[in-house]
Amino acid sequence: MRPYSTYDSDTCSIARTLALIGDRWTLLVLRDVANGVRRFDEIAGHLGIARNILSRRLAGLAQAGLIERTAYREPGARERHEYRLSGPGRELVPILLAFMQWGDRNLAGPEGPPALVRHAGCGAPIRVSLTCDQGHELGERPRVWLEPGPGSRMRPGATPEGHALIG
Amino acid sequence: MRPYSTYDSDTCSIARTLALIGDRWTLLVLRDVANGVRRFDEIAGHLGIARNILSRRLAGLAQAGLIERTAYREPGARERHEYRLSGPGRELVPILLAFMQWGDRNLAGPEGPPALVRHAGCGAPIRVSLTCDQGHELGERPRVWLEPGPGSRMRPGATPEGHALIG
DNA sequence: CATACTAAGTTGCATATCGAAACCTAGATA
DNA sequence: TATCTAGGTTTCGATATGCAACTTAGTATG
Repeated sequence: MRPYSTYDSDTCSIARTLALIGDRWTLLVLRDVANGVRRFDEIAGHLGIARNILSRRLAGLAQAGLIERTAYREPGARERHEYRLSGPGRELVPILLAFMQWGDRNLAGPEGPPALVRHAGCGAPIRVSLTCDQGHELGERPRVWLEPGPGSRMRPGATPEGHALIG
Repeated sequence: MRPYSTYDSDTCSIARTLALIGDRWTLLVLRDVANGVRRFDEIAGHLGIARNILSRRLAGLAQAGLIERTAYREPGARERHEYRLSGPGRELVPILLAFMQWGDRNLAGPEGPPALVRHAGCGAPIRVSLTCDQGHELGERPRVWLEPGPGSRMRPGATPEGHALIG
């Protein structure tokens, strides 16, 4: 099998997703929106993000269809806007939780993790795990095998020969 | 329960992890290293990253203990270096796969995903899933509940009162 | 009615980070 | 002695980010 480096780096789903949400703030904005911090000033105050940057990020996320900007009006107040996760946006939750789980395990102090996630249905703690279609559960340091998929593309200018690919 | 925004944003495990690997390149560097692209020039060529930035990222990742820089020498060649994931680094694989899965589902073209991941043991495709301790499997758009953990911290200057927290 | 207040941005400018390309270094080879 | 190559480092211009002031439109206040 050809080495991974012969495949185009930008075609990768990781690269594509990072192009959308892979800057210093976007994932934190999504975290806040997911946690019910929905209004502009509230997000800005909580994150400490510059307002112009937040403005750009929210616009970008809305355009990408990850959040929805909706108007609402409380009685006796003027119309305001709030941001909520869209369907595809809610599918990002596993990414957020994967980050959280790694941080809990590797960066938390002796007091323990700063937050706990529970299943909204039953209240039990949640874990991110990798499972294969045969039902095997892979541990915390999984050994996986990567192979080119139908949408793979060669890197322009890559030499066509190569040796083994790992996992 | 207090709203999420009354808790310190930087204490969060997501924020802490992002501070380590949350820039435009680091996750791609880790992806390449995980996939056997181990040498400086090879990574630089594959990613199209500026060499000075790659140099900084590799140094940072090594200092953080996520990758290991080891010298090796092929017979009749001079000593060289290569980078490999460390133990904690391998624990980042679920993050990479969560990104990949989201991109496969939301950004792939009609041809299909650019790559497939398989269990190194049995060869079956792998999925990232959320499961709770009672054995429930949460779907693609999970509903979860967040609550403060033992390591939580109030945001300096946050008002002590607040209403409901979502999930 | 005039004034002030607030949420939700926008604008202008200073600073920090990034990228491209040239340069550097040390060991192997000719 | 000169050359090649992997693995960087330096320099400098281009981008991105942060900060603070300004804008806008409804709402409340005197």
